[in-house]
Amino acid sequence: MSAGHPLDLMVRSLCLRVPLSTASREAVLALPHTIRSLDPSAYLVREGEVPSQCGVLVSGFAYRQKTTGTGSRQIIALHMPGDAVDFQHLFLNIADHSVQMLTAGKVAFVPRSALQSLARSNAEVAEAIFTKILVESSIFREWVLNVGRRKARERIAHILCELGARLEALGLAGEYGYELPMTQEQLGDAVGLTPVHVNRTLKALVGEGLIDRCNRSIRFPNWQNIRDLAGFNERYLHNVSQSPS
Amino acid sequence: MSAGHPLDLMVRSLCLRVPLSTASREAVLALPHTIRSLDPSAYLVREGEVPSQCGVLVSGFAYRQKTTGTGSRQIIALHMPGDAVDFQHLFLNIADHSVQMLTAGKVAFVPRSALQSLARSNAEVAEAIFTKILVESSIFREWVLNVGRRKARERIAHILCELGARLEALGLAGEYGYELPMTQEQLGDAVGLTPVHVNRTLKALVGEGLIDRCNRSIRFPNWQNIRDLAGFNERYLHNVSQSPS
DNA sequence: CGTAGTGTTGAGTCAAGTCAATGGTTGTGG
DNA sequence: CCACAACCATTGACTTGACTCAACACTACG
Repeated sequence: MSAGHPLDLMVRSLCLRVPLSTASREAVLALPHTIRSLDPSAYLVREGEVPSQCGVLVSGFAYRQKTTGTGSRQIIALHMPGDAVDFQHLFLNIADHSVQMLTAGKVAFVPRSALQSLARSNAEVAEAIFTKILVESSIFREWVLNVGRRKARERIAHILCELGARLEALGLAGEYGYELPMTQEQLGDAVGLTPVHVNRTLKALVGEGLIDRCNRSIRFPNWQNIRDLAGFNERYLHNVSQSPS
Repeated sequence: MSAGHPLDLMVRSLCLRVPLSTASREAVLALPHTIRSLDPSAYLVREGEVPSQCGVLVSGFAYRQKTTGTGSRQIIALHMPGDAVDFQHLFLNIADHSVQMLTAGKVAFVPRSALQSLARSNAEVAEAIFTKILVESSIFREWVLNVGRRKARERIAHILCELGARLEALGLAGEYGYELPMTQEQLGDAVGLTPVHVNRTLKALVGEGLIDRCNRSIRFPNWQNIRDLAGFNERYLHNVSQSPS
């Protein structure tokens, strides 16, 4: 968290897959924005509203969610520092889901119109943004598979692997161990299970030696084993440099 | 199906949400392409391959799918005439999932590089394409919710509503009745249920008078009722003109 | 007329949900 | 420093929705 430019992490995340020229990088950094510190569960986007601002996570985590008519919640995606949380609504005039903070953190709000005109005028930046959007879509697809076709053990193992791989790519995890930034209830909402069943399943995974857990800290004694159980193949993350084996 | 230009439907689908100038429309129609007739289950995109062509559905239906390591299949999305099936890989260099024909149909294959350069050079077309991509992402999100948090009855009701609304928007359904282009097994793979359970659930929905069914033809005696059961809110489809009530 | 792909139905099982109580931890205020 | 509240994690007993296995029926097609 060295005190660089608040949009530094976003630039780095955009450059991950599409190299940006110096001019393009500066154009991104020059985007107007206001920084705010937010508490857990603060809204970044609210379903039904006009998305006039795009929040960029400077620090902390956020999640996307939708609810059914009967009130059950599904977490659709998790976001990490550097992620622009509202690329998904860049050209949509009404928000079809909500985004909230998972942890406390800082968010840079960029006017959507500024992002739109940058995307229209700078094809390189546009491509970087759209590549990021496509990768997010790929992650959505994997979540459909996870929630639709895997059993509880594999499902939870899979999301733990995904988080590990993504945090590791950001340099926020070491040795495939990390601090899980969510409660078991939220984990359940992310994988379509009840919190009670999440608890039991986690315990089972610990019992089988597939994960080490202490409060919310997660470690994988053997990365290959948990990966195999989950059927985890990081291709869908489209990281340029795949994680070390 | 009047014998117009094969990409006509795609242009119409792009114009649905972003109005295109005559020049832009012509630029799209001028895209190089080759037409092929495909049988059911023919591959349009194969996971792991480099997506060098982007198939545009001229007629017939297609679906996206992924499979778990243990072989169960999840259908991630359904596509209809006019849909470009591979916008999702426009800037990704390796396919993370497969796309296959659901029914027989004709597909126009456009070189991905031609699409990319059109998107880079024509901001209007780019915006139309990216809007379409964002709408597809929105549908992915709704599928995560559907599969993650709804019970069998609501889940199936929801996908039937979605298909009805989308077909209706294309003019392919009348009076909220339509011909379901898939087997019960495929329906199960789309909603994360076994074919047996799909069968029973469909029967139950018929028994309660929520749907009329004859082979694969579906009708809703009362649109509001099935909608309520499913918790269907078409906002996520981002159609400019919402379906009639 | 046989075969292959669907659709339908029944019986039994099991994974996950529900309900409910108990512990643990953290933070706050008296 | 203790008491209390809020939130989260954990555990048990019981229920149920969905799956599995297996058989049979229907239809289309060569």
